[in-house]
Amino acid sequence: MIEGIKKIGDYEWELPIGFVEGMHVPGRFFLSEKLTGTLEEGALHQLANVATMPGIIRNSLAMPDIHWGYGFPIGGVAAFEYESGVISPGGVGFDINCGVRLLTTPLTPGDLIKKKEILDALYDAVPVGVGARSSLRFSEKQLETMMTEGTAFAVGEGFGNKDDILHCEEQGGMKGAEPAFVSKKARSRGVPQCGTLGAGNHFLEIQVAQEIYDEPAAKAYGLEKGQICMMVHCGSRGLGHQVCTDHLQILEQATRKYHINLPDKQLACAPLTSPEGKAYYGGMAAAANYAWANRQIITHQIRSVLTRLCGIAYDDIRLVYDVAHNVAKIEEHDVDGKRTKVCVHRKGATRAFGPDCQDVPPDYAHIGQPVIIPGSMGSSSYLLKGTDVAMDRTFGSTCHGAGRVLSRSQAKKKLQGKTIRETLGRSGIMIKAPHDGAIAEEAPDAYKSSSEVVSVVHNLGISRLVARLEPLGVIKG
DNA sequence: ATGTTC
Repeated sequence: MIEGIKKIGDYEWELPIGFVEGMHVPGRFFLSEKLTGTLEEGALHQLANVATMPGIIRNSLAMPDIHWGYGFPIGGVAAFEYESGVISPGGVGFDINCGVRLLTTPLTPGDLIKKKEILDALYDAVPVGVGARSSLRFSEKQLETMMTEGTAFAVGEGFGNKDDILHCEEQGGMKGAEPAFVSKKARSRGVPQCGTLGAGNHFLEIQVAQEIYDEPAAKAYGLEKGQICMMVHCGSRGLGHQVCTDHLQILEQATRKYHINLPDKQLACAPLTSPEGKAYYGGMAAAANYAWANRQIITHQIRSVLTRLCGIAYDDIRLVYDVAHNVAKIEEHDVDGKRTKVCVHRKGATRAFGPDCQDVPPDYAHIGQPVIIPGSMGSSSYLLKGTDVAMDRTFGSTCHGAGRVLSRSQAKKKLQGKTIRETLGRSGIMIKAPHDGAIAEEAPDAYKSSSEVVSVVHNLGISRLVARLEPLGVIKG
């Protein structure tokens, strides 16, 4: 293990103040012994660097899927006191509100005789790949409403039903979105891309609920063993990327203007109460809402395909929940026994609010918020529930997925797309992607084991297992 | 992740 780190529990490690100069609080990360081999020293330095930022509360935190990112580590969680703290695009990531949603269907694996036809139809209905454009046409005015309202906009346009809105984090629309802080360039990228999946680890999957660990929770979430489900993993496309790029430039200047000392330029930030900080928050929230609308429109396309090819009713395809993986939010948390207004940055981390917390839908309130953890291509995904332990220890947060162990270029060099397609095919998993290179980059071997990551957060109790989902068909960008 | 080194 890297020098200067203290093990403080079975799954818990500390980076003491002084690990890097200027830390206000210790860093803390969660890992099993088995995962220590995957730990990157660079990611730990990033975790420590975050602890030097003004107004950080309690700890700079990282989940077991920690890896090196832009400024902040991916898998990082950091809460800042509202009046004295900062907001940073590096703590959110380029793909603002990259997230995932889970749908249930009344189908079972036996109903999937036409699996290839279904995958082909989904592939036609949801454009994939870098720069993919939608056949849907949205006006500038519609984009404005989309950024203000998110999921509710999409439902209002006929892309869903009222229940969908209730079953999203933030009801699929963050308050405080300010499209005025989304540049013309960002908008021009966003208009043609709404309704598209994107590339990289983004996917659309046909899955089966293979195992139920928590019957009462699964029942509340409307999930049964053997049920066919659909999972969508995507984000805010070029629009969110551009919002991040634009505001990074502004915040690099603001860092100097407000005399904030940072060990890394990539941590560019501004006080939450400053004009620059507020502008980023407003633009980021607008991009987050675009991502929610995007996942909602894709949901509609999925429903259209399944109703047409499987003879099931539109409203029998239910949205279990939709979570954000990359976002900063103003929330209230108990800090030293006092209810405190904070800005929680979750970058490759999932909100995991426990029972009866604010924003947990009424029908799930007695269980806690659903937490959806997508697997890497061809591997298990998991449904968990949020807990009181998360509220106490991680500002209501848990992991987001597997986490890379091979870079994209390493994966492409080492692994063959065609071989992976054939191997997965033999285990009954059908893949559609624009080219084999896209498959190699996202190969199962390029990622940490998602089951190990999930078992750490389950054993720690910052979320608890509800169900395991296995892929049957995968569409990759 | 990303009009994949604007």
